[in-house]
Amino acid sequence: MATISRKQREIQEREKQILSVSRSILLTEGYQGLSMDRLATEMEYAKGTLYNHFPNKEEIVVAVALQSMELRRRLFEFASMLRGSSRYRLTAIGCACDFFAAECEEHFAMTQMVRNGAILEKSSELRQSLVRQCEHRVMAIVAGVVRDAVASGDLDLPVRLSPEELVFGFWSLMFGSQVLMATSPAISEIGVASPVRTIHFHAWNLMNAYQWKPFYTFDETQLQFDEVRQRLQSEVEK
Amino acid sequence: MATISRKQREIQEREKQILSVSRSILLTEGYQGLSMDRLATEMEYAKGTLYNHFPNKEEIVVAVALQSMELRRRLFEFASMLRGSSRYRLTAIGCACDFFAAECEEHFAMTQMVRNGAILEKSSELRQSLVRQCEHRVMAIVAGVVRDAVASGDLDLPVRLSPEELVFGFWSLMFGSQVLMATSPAISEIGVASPVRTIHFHAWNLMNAYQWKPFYTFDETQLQFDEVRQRLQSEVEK
Amino acid sequence: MATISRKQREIQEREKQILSVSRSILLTEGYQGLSMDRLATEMEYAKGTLYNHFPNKEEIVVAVALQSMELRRRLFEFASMLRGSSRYRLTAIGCACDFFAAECEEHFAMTQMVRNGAILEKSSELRQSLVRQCEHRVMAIVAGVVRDAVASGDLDLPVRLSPEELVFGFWSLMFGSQVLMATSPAISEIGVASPVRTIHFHAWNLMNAYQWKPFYTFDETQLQFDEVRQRLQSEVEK
Amino acid sequence: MATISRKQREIQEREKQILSVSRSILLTEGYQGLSMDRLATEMEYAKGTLYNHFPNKEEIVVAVALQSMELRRRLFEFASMLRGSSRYRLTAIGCACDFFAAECEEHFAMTQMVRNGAILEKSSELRQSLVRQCEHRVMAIVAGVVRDAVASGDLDLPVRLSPEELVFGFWSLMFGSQVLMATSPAISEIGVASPVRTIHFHAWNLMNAYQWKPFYTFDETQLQFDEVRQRLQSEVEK
DNA sequence: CATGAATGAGCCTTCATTCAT
DNA sequence: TATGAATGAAGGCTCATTCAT
Repeated sequence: MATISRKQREIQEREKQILSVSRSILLTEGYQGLSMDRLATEMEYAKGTLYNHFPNKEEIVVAVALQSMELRRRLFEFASMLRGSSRYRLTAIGCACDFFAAECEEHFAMTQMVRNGAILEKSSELRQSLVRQCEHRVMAIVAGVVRDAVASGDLDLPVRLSPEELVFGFWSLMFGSQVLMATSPAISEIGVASPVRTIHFHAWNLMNAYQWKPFYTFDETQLQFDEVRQRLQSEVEK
Repeated sequence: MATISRKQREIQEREKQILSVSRSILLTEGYQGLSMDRLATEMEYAKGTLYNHFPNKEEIVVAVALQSMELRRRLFEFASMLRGSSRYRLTAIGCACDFFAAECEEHFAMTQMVRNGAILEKSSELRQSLVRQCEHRVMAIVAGVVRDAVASGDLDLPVRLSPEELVFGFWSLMFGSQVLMATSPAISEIGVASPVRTIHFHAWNLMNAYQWKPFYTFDETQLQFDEVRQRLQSEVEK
Repeated sequence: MATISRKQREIQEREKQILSVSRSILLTEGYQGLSMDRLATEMEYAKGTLYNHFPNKEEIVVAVALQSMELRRRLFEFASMLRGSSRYRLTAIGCACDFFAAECEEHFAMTQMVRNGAILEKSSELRQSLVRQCEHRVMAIVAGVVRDAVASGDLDLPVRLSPEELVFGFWSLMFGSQVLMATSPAISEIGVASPVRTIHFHAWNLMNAYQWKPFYTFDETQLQFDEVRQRLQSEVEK
Repeated sequence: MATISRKQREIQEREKQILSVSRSILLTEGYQGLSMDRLATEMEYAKGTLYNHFPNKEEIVVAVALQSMELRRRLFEFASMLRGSSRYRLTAIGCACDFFAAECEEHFAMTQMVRNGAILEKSSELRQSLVRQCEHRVMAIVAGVVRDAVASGDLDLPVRLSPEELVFGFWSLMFGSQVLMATSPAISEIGVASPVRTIHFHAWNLMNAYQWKPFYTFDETQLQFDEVRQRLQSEVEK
């Protein structure tokens, strides 16, 4: 029994190793930069060994991305469960969203990789459904906070705007800014000095537009961000 | 001299041809689908000839993308110069933004291609700076509308929010939603029935949050969208 | 002792199993389709276990082929022992030959596999000699009928034509036609409507050429074929 | 013009080279023994160069086989056009058939390779149809001789036996014996001292069975063989 | 004796780029 | 200047066999 579990542990260990080396290659060189040859060389394992663990390259890439998506989900979950008003909690999630893109840059880059359909489709059905599930859960977490806000009377949703549709707005705003920051190095040249703060400000205004209660000044919100950021840091280090 | 200019015209003609054939391949088969071999075959020119025009594959790709970026700039410029209030004109630009992503899908896909650093970096400095310039100009167009709004008293910008930073918010919102729509097929499953309309609604609310005058109801704004869309259609067909 | 023999029985049982699974793979997917990996998976045994039974892949293939060769030998033996004139018995063997190629198609395909020197040579000396032995026995069976014919005065062998050499002719005729039918789909296009019947007719003429007695008309011979075929069917189902 | 044709000649030269090296590998190591890697190494050309000439490995194999099939067709044609009676000419073709298998052993082995459907199917449609055409023409050549025999009154075909069906018999006999000789090294052990002569004898008897005129003794036929063989030798050396 | 992870040579194929003509 | 054959590194993947447990 002990023997079996040791072996299994070794295997898991090796898979983690594969994913970890793959991640570092993917980050520095992108999808095209990862080749099974190189991975094998860098790991000092035979190519065939890799294929004993993963049926093809895409499976590895998606597995790496899934780890990152899971981290994001954990951060969102953590933020959504902090004590405080619903608005505070959504702000916290926004903070988690930014934290993930800024402090876990590599992880953010990985989650972007599975947005490439060509890659995702070549991975196993199982892995694909895990990706979908993870997205759904994240959406559920955020929509849950909105539902709480409505239930507690903090928020009056406009007619015909579902919680998910509200979330979609904030999601687009945050996500859009993050992609732009990652891919348009011209942004600061263009006159946007502090893009992250700017987006926070827009998000705060959007919450105001929906009259989400309780009202906090933007300065208060900034302090909330600072506080949450620290908590996320320790959560991520767990 | 006449001979030279004829030759030059021929060369330009051929470059256009190369870009046009490249575009159609890139659209149907993506970046990986474009090979110099295939391009040469489809053009009925020799591969070496292509290299007389473009130093490498990426240069071609970026050149194609630039055409698409130029189209977007033209649409934005057109929208920004329509007659109407500053709010109307920003709304029109939002419409152009959506129009470009939805009706000029292929062009939108091309602009996304240069967001891949690996591709952009392999192209010439010249082409890279053209990409940056084009982004700058687009930003300048939109920021110009904001400046008009401020100048005319339609808009009171919050302290420390530059016109460009305001634009960055709307840009993120629109762009984020477009990327999500293109890469997260889960969005409709997740409960967002009409993502485009939803984002318009959020943008409208954001304008309200900044008390951008004159105030229009959302229904009025929708009508404005319909009208602008038709004009864009004819502009694009020019 | 009892323990040992039980073990031995188990081992034999497993070998049969290996051969049976291998055969079904070989038949549907050919030699290239059989991989030790797949075999192990389909058998739910470890690859290493297979190697405890057979030293390499080719050994398995040849072992499977040997089973098929044994079946052919059984059919030939059966046909050679039917009651009737020597000519009737040779005709019966011809029928068995066809029956094997047509009704035991898969087995015929297997016997063809060991005609590939590259495969046979990689198998053990033992197995190779078994293959040769089996061929010898088949030849002996047929030559025996010829010897009977000579002994009984049904046949006057031409000078310098040994019984084996006579057999070689009929063997070539039958075998050649079977290979052609299996590999030259052009045969029917080419104007040979019923190749099997045609070859029977040639074989019948060849017997006539040697004045093998008693003389039967071709129609009689055809009836003999029909009769023998049925007996073979029941023999094979044993 | 001269330049173009020189280049084209060089290309043709190289293709011939590829085929020639491929042939020698195929002969010694079989289909599996030919790898593009090895071919490239042995030719001292880059692998990519091979693919500029042939789209895949199978195309090369089939091209090599086609050369051999063409040679056979030439030999058959030559034999069929010799001066003499129809029976003499069929005998000559039989001689060509044997000559091809015995003296052009390598070519015979190559023609066997395209009997493997798996290989043929992967080659281009063009090449496949060339293979079929070549088979048809060979059949037409032989059937032509039979038709001549019938027309000239040398041969009375049995009812319902078409010229092609007659040919099919001789073809099976010759082909079967050749395959057996090539793949059953046991044949001499089995008691067939001179298989080629034996098959000639059977073929001669089969002609007698059909009362193909003029009648020659087997000794006369043997002399005919000797004579034709020499002519073929010089034909092949052309 | 059974296991199955590791091996690693080998396979066929692609393609951006070069350069002699 | 146009050509296109040659290049050769790289790519993803397979699979018979071994051997430590």
